Amino acid sequence: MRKSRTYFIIYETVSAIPKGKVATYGQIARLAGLPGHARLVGYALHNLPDASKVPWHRVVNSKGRISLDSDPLAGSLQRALLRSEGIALDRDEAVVLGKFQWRK
DNA sequence: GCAGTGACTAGTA
DNA sequence: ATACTAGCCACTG
Repeated sequence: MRKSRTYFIIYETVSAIPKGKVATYGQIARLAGLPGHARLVGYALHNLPDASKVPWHRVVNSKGRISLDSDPLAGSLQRALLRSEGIALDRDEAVVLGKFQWRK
């Protein structure tokens, strides 16, 4: 069922994000050993099956938001999940990266 | 094997 | 502050 090794690596990295923290796509790509492949991270998560236990909601873009124009449902879901983990969102519904961004 | 696509990013206007 | 552009390269058809 592994479609590709790259996806697997990305999933592993996303799963490593501590609870209550978030990371950017570029950061995930870098930690996964794929520097500069931020888009691949997004692509991998787009293909992520619902059954997966990967905390995709902890992954946000550089603005602290997800672009999810093609799936606004997931956007609202993400907000609920982040809130349930104690992550604060500003009035623009963006994650406060300065405070919750994961730091290795 | 080639062409289109993209949950991105950083730069420019 | 927002809007648009180019660069990036693995994945899909």
